Amino acid sequence: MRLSTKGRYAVTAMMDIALHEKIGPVTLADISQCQGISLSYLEQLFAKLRKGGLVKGVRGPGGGYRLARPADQISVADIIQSVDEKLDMTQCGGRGNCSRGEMCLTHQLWFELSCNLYRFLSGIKLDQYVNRPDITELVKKQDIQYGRFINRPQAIA
Amino acid sequence: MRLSTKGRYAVTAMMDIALHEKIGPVTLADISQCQGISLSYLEQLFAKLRKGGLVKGVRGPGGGYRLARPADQISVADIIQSVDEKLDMTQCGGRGNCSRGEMCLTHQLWFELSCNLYRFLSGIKLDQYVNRPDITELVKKQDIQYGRFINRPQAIA
DNA sequence: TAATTCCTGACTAATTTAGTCAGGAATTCA
DNA sequence: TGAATTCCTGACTAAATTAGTCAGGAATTA
Repeated sequence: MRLSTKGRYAVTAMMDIALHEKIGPVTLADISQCQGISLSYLEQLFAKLRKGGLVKGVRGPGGGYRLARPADQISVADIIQSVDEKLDMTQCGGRGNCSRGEMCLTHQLWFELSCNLYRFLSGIKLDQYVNRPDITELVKKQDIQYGRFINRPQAIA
Repeated sequence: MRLSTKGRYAVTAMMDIALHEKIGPVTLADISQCQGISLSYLEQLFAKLRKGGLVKGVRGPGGGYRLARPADQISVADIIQSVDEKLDMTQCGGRGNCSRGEMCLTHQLWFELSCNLYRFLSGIKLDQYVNRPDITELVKKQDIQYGRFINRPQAIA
């Protein structure tokens, strides 16, 4: 398993979209600017998130990305697996042939760790963080700072 | 955080030493052969494990490596941190300045994940696995297969 | 039709992982 | 003593991954 900025970027971007779900689609350009992630890199990540069925793109002016399903049905594990491939900690992919066909000395250990990690991350859905006051406060501050959604009718309503 | 084969190799090697503690020091050459890890790479890892105070080297014929303290006082977290540097999942090292000095949208999430992971891994001491019948069985099979310790007096006793 | 935004693919730079190689230092044992 | 053994060090290399650039096309809206 690896948790690099790649997975973190993806989760941050998804969180940004989830937090603005009511306003409408969120552009990658906005995410890029507010969260400090390279636009082209975001496009790579979103290609995977789209293939993973987590987001839907809306083209044209006023377009952007939306969640493909409700925020309470998207877990952090879903997101990381979409871009990072796997949360598995064993080197054999759980097959148990890590040491010349046999199980290696630490197979059980990594297997148990993987289960623990997966349980934790798949238990966290986007909506949990979306509903936290500390997070919504943070995003509100960001939106003002970067003048986001000032020309969107939904943002006023 | 990253858990690559680097960390896995280190834990596997430490486990190997712990499992043979009663016989005596274990050479890197033996670990290399039995666990299928490059000798020179092991030497790099053990330089870190030594600096981390987890093992002690014994030079000369009959030498090798021993645990620097009892197996029930060495956790998997200790080992990974020695070679892999950190179990922290935040990109800011817990400082909370991940997004231009401010906390990023997902800071809390990674922070909580780090705590969870650390709690899990520091709870697992080497002796837990050393005392498991499935592991001792595995290592006994390995020892026979590779003809280990056949010329060591302690191995007979 | 022009602007906006997604979307694709090929390319590049930096970092990390995994490993090689050469040689020296301490220790044991014959 | 001296040869074998093993740790120990540092410099170097190859492959993979991450993070990012660039150029351009496709769909949609106004």
